[in-house]
Amino acid sequence: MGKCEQCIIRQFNSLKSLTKEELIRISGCKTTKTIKKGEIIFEEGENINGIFCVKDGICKLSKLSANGKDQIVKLVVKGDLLGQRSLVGEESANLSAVALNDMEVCFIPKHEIMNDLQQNSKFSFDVLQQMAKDLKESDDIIVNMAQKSVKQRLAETLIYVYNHFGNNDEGFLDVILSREDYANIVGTATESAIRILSQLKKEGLISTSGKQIKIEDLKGLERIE
Amino acid sequence: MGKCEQCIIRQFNSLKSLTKEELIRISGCKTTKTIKKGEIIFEEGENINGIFCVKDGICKLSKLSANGKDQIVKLVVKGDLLGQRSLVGEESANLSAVALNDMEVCFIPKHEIMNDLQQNSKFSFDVLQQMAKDLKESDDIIVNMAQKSVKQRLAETLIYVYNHFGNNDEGFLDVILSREDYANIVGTATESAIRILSQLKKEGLISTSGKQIKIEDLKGLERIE
DNA sequence: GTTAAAACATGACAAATATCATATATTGTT
DNA sequence: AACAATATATGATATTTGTCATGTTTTAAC
Repeated sequence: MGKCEQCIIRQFNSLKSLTKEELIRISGCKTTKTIKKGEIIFEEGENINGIFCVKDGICKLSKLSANGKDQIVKLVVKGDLLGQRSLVGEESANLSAVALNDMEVCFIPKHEIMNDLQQNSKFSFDVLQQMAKDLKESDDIIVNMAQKSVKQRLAETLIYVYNHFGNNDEGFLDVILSREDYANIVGTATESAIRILSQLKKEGLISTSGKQIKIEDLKGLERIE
Repeated sequence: MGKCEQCIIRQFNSLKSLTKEELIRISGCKTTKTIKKGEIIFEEGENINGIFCVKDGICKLSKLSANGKDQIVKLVVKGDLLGQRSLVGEESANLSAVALNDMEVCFIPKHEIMNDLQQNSKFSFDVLQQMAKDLKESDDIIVNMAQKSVKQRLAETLIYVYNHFGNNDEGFLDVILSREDYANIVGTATESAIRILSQLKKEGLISTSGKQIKIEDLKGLERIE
């Protein structure tokens, strides 16, 4: 099993602020898991009792609403931590995490990391900065949800996916989300998301092949009002 | 001018985790401001260079969207801190803060509090916990925005105001928001907010007198679907 | 390769919400 | 008290989005 102090992933998240001794201790107690596409990492309400460090793959953080629809709040990628909020708030998960493709994650139990969080102020401040960033993003999403049309939000989601995950060899977005996932990010009905994607196709802004989507005119997508 | 180490307000926020020495130092450099209803405390994009401790009054945190509408993201009340996120993220304000009634706030300059944040891990962890709470609330708002009707959201906002600020002598909500403010919290057109309030009145769930609103049937409001 | 299940697509219609117009009420100012 | 400015109220209508029905394509399992 890999060692945290040699793991390159930690450079991308707050774990980089841990001391070598802390990393070695954590390395000794972490467990590495392989998670298949579609599998649940944790569900809302669950006590996760630790944090996950995403070594590879992507997952969605979502919450089930009263009407039975899932709302995706955030996409978590390689290098991100998962579960910090619940850890800090000392409460059960507010969101569910489901793998969007095959993943590899390391799980660090709460009792091993909690002390570091309370005593290593560099680490704690780093987690704080990440959380501040997440909070800003969430606040911005609130504004978008409230003030932009479904079409605008969907276009922005495509741009977001393009900017964060890029293209594969054939020019298609490298992360494959179902139409339902897009609908659940944007906060609309699946049929509406499909309809708008068809519309964007007709307008020549994107093209598709099965579930795959290719951005044909980024500027055009950005211009949608 | 009051002294932080004797100020009762700090018991309600993260400042309670500062040491006596830190408090005395901060007390010496803070400035106390009186802000009238409707006045701007800071605007999005502004460098606030410190945090505000709200001693009295209430303000709204909002963001202007492209279509010219303000979206209210959070109400900040007596005892809360203001500006932590920008401080931690070391960036300009993402939201504007406008007083909803007369306020009294203390301003603590960045350079005086930043060291404490980076070195006093108890304080830093306390701020982290507050930010985790804010993040959870923002995520929950995203889900509500995406999945609930305007009527539900408005009803929930009324319940929120009732639970957090209570009633005055005559049984009206103690915080007076304009119909436009309600619309900007819920993320709808002002006319729609007004229309729904009228509807709630007809249904006997609330009553009004000018801008004042009285909750007549809390259970009924909670039951709206 | 066949086949069943799941996902995608689209039309028709219904419901929710926004916009525009206009009237009334409230509030603050002189 | 009179006035202007602002906020509230409501009707008529347009637009957006959701829902239901149904057909097609894609995917995954055998």
